Amino acid sequence: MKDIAQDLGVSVVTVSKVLRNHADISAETREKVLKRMKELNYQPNLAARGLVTGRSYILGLVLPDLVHPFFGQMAKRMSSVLREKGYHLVISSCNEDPEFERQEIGQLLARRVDALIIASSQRNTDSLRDIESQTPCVFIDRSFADLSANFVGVNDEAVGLLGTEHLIQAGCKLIAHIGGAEVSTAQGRMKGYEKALSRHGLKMPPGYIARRERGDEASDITGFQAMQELLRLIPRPDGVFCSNDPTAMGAMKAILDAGLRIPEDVAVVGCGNVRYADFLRVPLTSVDQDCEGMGELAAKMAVDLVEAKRSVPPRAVLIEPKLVIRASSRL
Amino acid sequence: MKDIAQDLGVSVVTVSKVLRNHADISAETREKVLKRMKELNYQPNLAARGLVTGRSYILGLVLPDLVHPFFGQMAKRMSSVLREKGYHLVISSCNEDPEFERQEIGQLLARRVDALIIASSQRNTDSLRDIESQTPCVFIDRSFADLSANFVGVNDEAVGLLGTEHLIQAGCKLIAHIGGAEVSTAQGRMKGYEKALSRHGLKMPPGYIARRERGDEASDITGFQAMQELLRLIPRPDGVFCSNDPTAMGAMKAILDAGLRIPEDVAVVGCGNVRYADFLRVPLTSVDQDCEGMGELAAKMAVDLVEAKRSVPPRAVLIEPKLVIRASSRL
DNA sequence: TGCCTTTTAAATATCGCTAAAGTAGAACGC
DNA sequence: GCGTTCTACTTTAGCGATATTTAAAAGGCA
Repeated sequence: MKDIAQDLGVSVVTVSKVLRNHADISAETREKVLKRMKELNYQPNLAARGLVTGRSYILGLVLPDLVHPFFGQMAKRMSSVLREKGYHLVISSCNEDPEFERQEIGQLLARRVDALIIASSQRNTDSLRDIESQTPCVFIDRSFADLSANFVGVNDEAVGLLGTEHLIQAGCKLIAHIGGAEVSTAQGRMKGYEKALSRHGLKMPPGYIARRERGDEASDITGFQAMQELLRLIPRPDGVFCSNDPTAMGAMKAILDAGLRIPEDVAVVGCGNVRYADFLRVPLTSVDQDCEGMGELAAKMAVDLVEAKRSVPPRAVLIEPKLVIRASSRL
Repeated sequence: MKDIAQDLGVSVVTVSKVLRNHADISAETREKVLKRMKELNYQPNLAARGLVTGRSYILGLVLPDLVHPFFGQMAKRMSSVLREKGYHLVISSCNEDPEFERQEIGQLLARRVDALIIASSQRNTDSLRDIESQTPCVFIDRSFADLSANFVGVNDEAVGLLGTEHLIQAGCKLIAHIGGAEVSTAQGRMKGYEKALSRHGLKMPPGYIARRERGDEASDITGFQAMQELLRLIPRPDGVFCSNDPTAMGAMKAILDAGLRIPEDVAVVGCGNVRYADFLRVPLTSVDQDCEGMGELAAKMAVDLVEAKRSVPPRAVLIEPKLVIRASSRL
């Protein structure tokens, strides 16, 4: 920038103003400067700009697992929404590890990201409480009852209800459930599952609910193991509602490996309606949460927070889930 | 930082030195400063530091598609390798669009990332040529013959050879090929495919090679459509080698939808050995490229470049592919 | 004691950019 | 012809850190 200014005999500020389309520059000067910029292939240093404006145009995205297609799709959509608005995304994939996540959030704050978008693996809100005082923040997917914060997610109880009622309507009598880690989504879906059962006067004997406290394995492996155990139950379940798609994928593998048929012997329903759900062993019935829509909403909300003049009261947006029926439950 | 200095009656520089474990600070002063830092929950502004040191500790990762699990897995591993070394990753998912990719690379350069890691969708190297003069750069997965640059990838011809020979050994006589976009990986794999055929004295009639110039659809959809066309050929192919796993997933769907059996009627082999390959319609035989290993290597190479004192001559690392046989080709 | 080295800390000068205030000179109003 | 308003810049003062230079105090040694 200094070079350009010197070459043209104008001040650095004039160049800076051209860069930012300030009004008080003559067309002539503007031309000259733009021309020279192009010649030198000049690109402003955004870090320096950020230092003085206090805006980095970077948002931090904190995820439990980037390889989980649900989050992958969400991240992708977010990043394209943000790009249009001049923002970039720094993504942290935290392996469902709360301690790790805390560290990563700290790092992102040190980088002075303009906002954070977090799908948190925390068990409690202790470490999340003071983020908002430092940086605008949108929570996604996983919510915390005792945290009044911006949130974009899905009505998890409705998800559980929808998936389980579908299995009931499909004629299943003994419906098992494979839940996820100890997070709001898994809890809400289990609640929905239980509600659906009791609504229809069904009561499962104990042992039909498998909940893995998160191991380090990804949820597909978890689901595989959990289903193997469920299949040993007598009487054997004839349907299983899984709190996410990778879990359901693992469960399907266990069922087929045991020589059983889907859906004739065991019907399967997942959650997330992940891309590729249609390409699985048996195309998977899944409760769709519109992960891309969620990503878009969260990204927009985050930008709004950043660009808002005054502080905005927290909003929670819940997307209504939809059932996508495929072969895994079509009896 | 200023606050801490003032509170303690020392200079800002002293505080800065404590932060960076400089030697010329007395134990006493160091203690005091550290204590106060903790009290104030102080975090250095990495952007400001970057401005003066010229290092952002951010690397840019440019991908064709983050949802493609191959790249997702790679990105995840990279980001965990980099985290250990204090770097973060800004990820751009460019939808296989060369123009888009160019813009994104420009943006990342403007952010003064310390290095770029690029799986490029460019058709030629015009726009890539001058990146290296600005910023260290590692290309991954897709290489360019006329660009002498750092590269981490796989021997694509070997990939094609391995996959196709396997189909031949499995007894397939009419082996079709579904290629990807016009990138080095697809080209190399096709070359391997052709080599394998000619080695065994096989010659396919025309029409057995389907190549989609990239549409905007993801490769699973592309693969589905391509396979539908291949199935109309007479005689019908009894094996298909796909240049990546999502394509193979789409192809399998087309085959099954047509009422045919895998592998009895048509055997399928993909490339990438993507996670979840084992959970598909028919577990997919795939040529493994160790995408996580690639990610790790590329990340380390990038850090080495950044931290190297002098300029390093470009290195190319090729990973040897391995075949993972599953049901889709087990005759 | 005096001179030199070492240790510890302070001062100064940037890094690349922008916000805010200041300043010529032209144009306008009456 | 004098104040007033505009226009098109320039000047000055940071943003929050670090690199480099300089200085004061302490210790070593003849």
